[in-house]
Amino acid sequence: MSDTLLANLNPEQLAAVTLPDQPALILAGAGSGKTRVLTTRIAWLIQTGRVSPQGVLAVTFTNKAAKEMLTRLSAMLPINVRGMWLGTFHGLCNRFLRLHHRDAGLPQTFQILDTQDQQSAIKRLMKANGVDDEKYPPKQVGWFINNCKESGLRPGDVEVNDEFNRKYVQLYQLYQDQCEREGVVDFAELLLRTYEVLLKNIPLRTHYQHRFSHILIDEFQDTNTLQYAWLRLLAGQGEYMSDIDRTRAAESKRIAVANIFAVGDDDQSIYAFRGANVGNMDSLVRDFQVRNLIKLEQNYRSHGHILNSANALIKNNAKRLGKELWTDAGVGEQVRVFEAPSDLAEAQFVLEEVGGLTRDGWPRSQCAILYRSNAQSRAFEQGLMRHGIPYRVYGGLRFFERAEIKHALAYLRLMENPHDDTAFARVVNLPTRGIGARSVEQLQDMARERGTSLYGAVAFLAGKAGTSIGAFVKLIDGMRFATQGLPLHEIVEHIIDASGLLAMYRADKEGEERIENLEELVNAARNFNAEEGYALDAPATQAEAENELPSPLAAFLSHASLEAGDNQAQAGEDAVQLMTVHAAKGLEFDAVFLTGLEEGLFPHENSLKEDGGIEEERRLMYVAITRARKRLYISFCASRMMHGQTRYGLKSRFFDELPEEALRWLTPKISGMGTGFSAGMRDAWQRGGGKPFGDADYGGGAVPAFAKPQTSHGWRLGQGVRHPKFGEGVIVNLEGAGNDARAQINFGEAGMKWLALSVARLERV
DNA sequence: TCTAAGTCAAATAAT
DNA sequence: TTGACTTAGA
Repeated sequence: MSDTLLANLNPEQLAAVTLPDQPALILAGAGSGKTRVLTTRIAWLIQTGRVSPQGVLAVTFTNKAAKEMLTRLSAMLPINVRGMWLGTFHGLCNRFLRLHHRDAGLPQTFQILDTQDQQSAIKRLMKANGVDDEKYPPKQVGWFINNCKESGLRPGDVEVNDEFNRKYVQLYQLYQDQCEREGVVDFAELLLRTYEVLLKNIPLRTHYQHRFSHILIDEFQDTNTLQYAWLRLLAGQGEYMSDIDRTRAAESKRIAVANIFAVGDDDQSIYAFRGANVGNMDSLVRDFQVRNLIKLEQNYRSHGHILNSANALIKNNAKRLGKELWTDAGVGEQVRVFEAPSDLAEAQFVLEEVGGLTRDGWPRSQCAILYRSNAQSRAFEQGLMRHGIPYRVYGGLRFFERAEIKHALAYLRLMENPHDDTAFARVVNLPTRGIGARSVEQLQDMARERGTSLYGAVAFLAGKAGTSIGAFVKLIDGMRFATQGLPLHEIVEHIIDASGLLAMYRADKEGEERIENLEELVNAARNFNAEEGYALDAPATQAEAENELPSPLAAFLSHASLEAGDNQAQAGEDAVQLMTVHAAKGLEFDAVFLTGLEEGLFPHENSLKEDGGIEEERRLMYVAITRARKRLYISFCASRMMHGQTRYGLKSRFFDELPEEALRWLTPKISGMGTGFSAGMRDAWQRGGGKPFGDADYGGGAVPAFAKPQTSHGWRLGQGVRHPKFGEGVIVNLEGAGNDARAQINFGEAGMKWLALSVARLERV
């Protein structure tokens, strides 16, 4: 049995899977079989009796990854994997807090705020306390709070050095009080609260430390400070112990030191912007004295030219653990590089190539169009739509984030916990029942005065506002009474109707889709297995033994918060895949179109200001390149519609970092940082007279028309120039006339400059 | 209280 | 350009 499990692993993979019980870090390059190693490791540990399923803690970042591992595991092992502690950080913490809610000081029915909910809670709080939201933007406040929590800091722990800071900390405190009062937790709180319980509650901590003898983590490079501290604590390496204590404790077996098995790739760390700390990889090696550092460098995905491009690019990053992918698949095709005169022309090019690939028998689902920012998808979507090519866009609104779904969920949340003010405020006047901003304000004042929730404050309201809001409370209470004891999907069905949501969308001529989504919510409730994730083969703690499980409705609501669901599923059809590079991480396609490779877009201009920003952009580019199996296209545009304006860009600096022999230019290659627009093309472009999109000839002739006012000084937008000091650039803006005329020029790496045309020694190129 | 017109800003994102 | 949010007027 063990033979089949380990068959077809390469030597490094085999070494990783069968490592003895010691801390290990696996540096797994893109396409090197990372998930396979992780799941096979778990299966092998269990199969060889080194650990029981109960003793394994396996953590991932996304639900998708967790599901994938569960699926693979159940195929490898003849056991029920449901009860295993395998899941996302947040999912596992949710499970922990439900089981130990008393130790955590939470109501058993605590609700989870997603990002939207958190924002509205902050806004509500700021309004109630009369805080200027211009000076303290709610987004910034939320960002501050999450950052604090992710660094393990409570309001009292934050260092205050100025007035501004003081206000933020004060808001953090108010927000935290509000959450406590309402019995809600945000995402970061799930982790921090779990961490604190484990830190303070020694019996509980000891129990879990003994229980989890093997801890495995996927995408370790994406862990943040708190997540790492959490892992360290569970692994029995908490910072609360001195080295001596730890050794002594381990020797006396009072504290178990778990075998940590982390899999990651520093070159694919692309989430620093949301708190991920690649430095955790070094810390892990140090803190756990990792002697087993295994590199998985054989790539089973991409052909040679593609892989060489990725390797050459990432070599430009200074801080790396060092790793070079190789393949025995042969060099394959060169990377195709294409310059388009405009974003629409770029879309047209991609469309025609996809058409060609499809005719040659490539499945559409194996063609991916990748871009740096979501806004870029529009041009492609319009083109695909026009040509009737099926496509699927990832990102954007997901099922449980849709307004109508959030409304229905708010009613459901009020069933579980009427003191959830976020939910209350969301639907108190939805559908409209004559309770406007004024009345809600009054209610909020009252709630603050009496120190109760909005729901609790209703009893104190007098006058007209009192009666209409009183009716709302009666409605909520009535719905709770009516749904008592009903199966989950019937509860959902009932509240959708009784709340008036259904009637509201029926009356709306564009409400049809929303009604369908609400019906889908009923289906989701019907198919929801409430025990999932809580079913334990053998209860290991007292709480587990008491089987104190949340109600199906509470479980369903957590599920809705923790797993926002898929987005628009035009599933079933063979469709072209569109997504950002971030969203593409972990996926692979036969053909990849990597688009919008322009300075300012990729690398993104905002990244230039950030510490290590360029290196992160480069890793992002590395991730993008390594998504491709057989064919890779990289394209850029001379002009692009952005924010309603035409902008002129330069090709990305990353082109200079790719090996020439791996590239095949489909349009004439240009040297330096010029736009590469040939004179003839530029003139054609200048003449305008563009045809409507769809007839565009991307080869260089007609391109969409742009407004090109004739200027007295003879310079024009998009003109390529050379400056003695700054090198080559492109005019992106013109101002003034005569001697005062100035031009804004994008010199690429030398930056964006405003130059007086009468003074600057500019040459046309 | 509700609706329509006006203003402003704009990256990446899982849980 | 699009979307989120504000404000003026019915």
